[in-house]
Parts: sequence; structure tokens; C-alpha cells
Amino acid sequence: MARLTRAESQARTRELLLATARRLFLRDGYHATTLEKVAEAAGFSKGAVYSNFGTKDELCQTVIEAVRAEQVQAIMDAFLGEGSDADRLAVFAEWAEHTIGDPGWTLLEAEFAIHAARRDPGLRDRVAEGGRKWVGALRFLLEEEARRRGLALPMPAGELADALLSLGVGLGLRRAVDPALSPHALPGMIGLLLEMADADGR
Amino acid sequence: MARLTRAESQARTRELLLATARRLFLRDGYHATTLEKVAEAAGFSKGAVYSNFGTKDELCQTVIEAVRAEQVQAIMDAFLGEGSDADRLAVFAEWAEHTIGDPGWTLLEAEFAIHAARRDPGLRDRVAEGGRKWVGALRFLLEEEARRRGLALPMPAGELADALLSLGVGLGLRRAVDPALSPHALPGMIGLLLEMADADGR
DNA sequence: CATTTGAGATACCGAAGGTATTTGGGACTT
DNA sequence: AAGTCCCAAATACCTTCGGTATCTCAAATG
Repeated sequence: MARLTRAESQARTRELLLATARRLFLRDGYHATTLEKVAEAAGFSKGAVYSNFGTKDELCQTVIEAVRAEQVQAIMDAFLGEGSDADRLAVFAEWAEHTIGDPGWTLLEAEFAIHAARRDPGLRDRVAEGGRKWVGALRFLLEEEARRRGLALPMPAGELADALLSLGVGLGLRRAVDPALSPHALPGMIGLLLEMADADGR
Repeated sequence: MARLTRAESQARTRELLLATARRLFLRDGYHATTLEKVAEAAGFSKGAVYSNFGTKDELCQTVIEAVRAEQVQAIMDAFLGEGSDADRLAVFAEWAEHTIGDPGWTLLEAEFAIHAARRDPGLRDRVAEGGRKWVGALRFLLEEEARRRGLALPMPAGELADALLSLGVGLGLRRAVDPALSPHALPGMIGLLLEMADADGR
């Protein structure tokens, strides 16, 4: 590896730390992941972490926002592709299983949200904004799906998106605690909603 | 206060610690509550805590199980009383608002569940058992309500209870993070389900 | 009354987030 | 090219907190 300029070197350090932090936060959660472990696993000292991120909160928030952005992108891409109604529902179910069913991710997002809610109003607002990102994406998907199928939703798309997100959050959390729980509740609920929309809207 | 026997004295200490721990855990959450603060607020030293409870986890678990037992009792009592269908739904909505809408409680239960899931399989199992207690209560209420109204539920009561609990958990968590969220999603969802049961079952 | 016992106090340990200080090598000046 | 500056990263250290080891003193026991 050739000599790096100062800026390049710092950017590389930051990326290495971020990637390592992502792996550890997702694997062990917020509280169990120490900055010392992150630094060492990335080949640096704690000083490198504090030089690139203000606090543990900021590092974790950065990781979470990156993961969430990827997940939103993934479901948007998958869902907006071609395919029959049934195909799209299957794609969504698979994506949901992959995302909600990942205890590492589910627990991390909830753990950090709780931490933020308790400790710092400013951070709490940023976390709340993340929730709104999810609702926005879900709402868009619901409206698009209703349009494609030509049916009316049984309640405003925004409220429905809100309820579905809550359902997903709760389900993910509960499954992480009790793996015996059925993974079918979310698709089941959505199926129900679609039936209702069928019966109601057309 | 008269002389206390050793057992009486210890029991009193334990209860004082429990009551104090309950107040602080609900107010500040699991991580932000230190055993030192609990001990001092109750008028003891940390030694008293460790003499009465094995670990912080055990103390918190005891608090949580006590609160949950009271809440389950409250909704059972309120719901099983007399009143019209609409009355009962209103009673439930009020109870849900009071319970789910209490960030202290919602955040504590979720925070501790996550902590348990990450750290200790044994504790995780105990927490999962707490979830099953909720599902059992909800399931009973749903079946009872369907019986009283004489309608068929759109899915098995157990699955429905599961979904409703997840919805409640997710909603409570999200509202604690974002107080701007509508508190009506849960009653709204239940109303929808009842409509569906109406349309479906009779 | 002497002895034992154990609830609760005290002292201490290690881990972890965060801060203050130091250092070493790239970057700018002359 | 040499000297200086700057700042990313390392190191040392602080405080807090869960947990453990030890001590103490009053109730229990004979």
C-alpha cells in the first residue's frame, strides 16, 4: 500500500472503524460492544475512535443509519421490480423474514432507541426521525401496492404503515427473546389486511 | 417502631429496597439505575441490596414481574366486569393507553428483555415466559369477547393475541421514542379486527 | 452471660466511557 | 532541504458501576 495523504489515511481509518463497529454492534449489541474492542479489532487504539467519532452514541448512530438505509433500499428495489401480486408478497415476506428475523439488527435498533430515549432528547429526536423513514417507505409501498391492485386500503396508508411498523418492531423484539415464536404473524397480518381491502374497497 | 426480629427486619429491608428499585427502574430505566442509588434512596448501603438480591438482573426481574402481574390483574378485573360491548372496548382502550402509553414501563420491559436476550440464555427464557403470560391473558380476553359478542375471530385467538401483543410492544416503544405518534393505532387496529370478525364470522 | 451467626456496612477490584496529554509523521514555509 | 506546524492517533488517567471480599455488631442460641 502506497503512502497515503493525511486525509486518505484518516478516511481509511474511519471506514475500518465503521466496518468493525458495524460487525460488533450487530453481533453483540450496543452495551456489550466496547470501544476498546472495536478499536483493537480494527487494529487501532481507542484514541482513533474518539478522533473520528465524538462518542459511542455517534458511532452507533452512524452504523444504524447506514444499515437502515441499505435495508430500505433493498426492499424498495425488490418490491418495485416486476412480478405478479403473489410474487411481490413473497418477496416482501422473504425480506421481512430476513430483516425482522435477524435478532442482531432488531435488538440493536431497539436497544439504541431505548438508550436514546432515556439519555438524550437530541439523540431521541434523531432516532425518531429514523422511525419516520421506515414509516415513509412502508407508506409508499402500501400506496403503490393498493394502486397496482386497484383497491382501497381499509385505513389511511400512513396509519396503516404506522401500525405495520409497530407490528414489525414488536414482533422482531419478541422473536429475538423467544425464538419459538411463529415467524408468520407479519405476513399473516398483511394477508388479512389485503383480504379486508378486497372486501372493503372493491 | 418496636424491636423487630431478624426475619422481620430483613423482610422490611427487602420490601423497602423493592419499592425504591421499582420507582427508580420505572423512572430511569435499567442501565441508568445504579444499585448504589437504589440503596441510598432506600436508606441502606449496596451491601443490603446484595444481601437480599443476587444481582441487579434479579432485582429488576423481580420488579418487572410484580408490575406485570398487577397490570394483568387490572385489565382482567376491568374487562370482565359488567358493561356493554362499547364500554368494554373503552375500558380496554383506557387501560392500553395507561399501560402502553407509560414510557417508563414500556421502555423498562423492552430494555430488560433486550439485555436478557443478549447476556444470559437462562434469563432470556424467564423473560420469554413473561411474554407468554401476556399472550395468555390477551388470548383469554379475545376468546371471552368473541364469545360474548357471538362472533368468530378471523384467525385463531392465540395467533391474534400474539399479533396484538407485538403491536402493543412496538407501539409502546415507538411512542416512547417519538411522543408525536398517534396513540390510537392499537384501538384502531382492534376496531378493524372486530369489524372483520363481524363481516367474517356472522 | 458467652458464643455463634448472618444482615448489612465498608473496602476494594476490574471493566468501560470519556478526557487530558503526548507523540510522530505528513504538510506547509522559507 | 531543513525547520516548523499541525493534527490523527496513542497513551495515561479519571470516574462510575456491577460485583466480591471482608468486617462488624446485634439478634439468636445454649
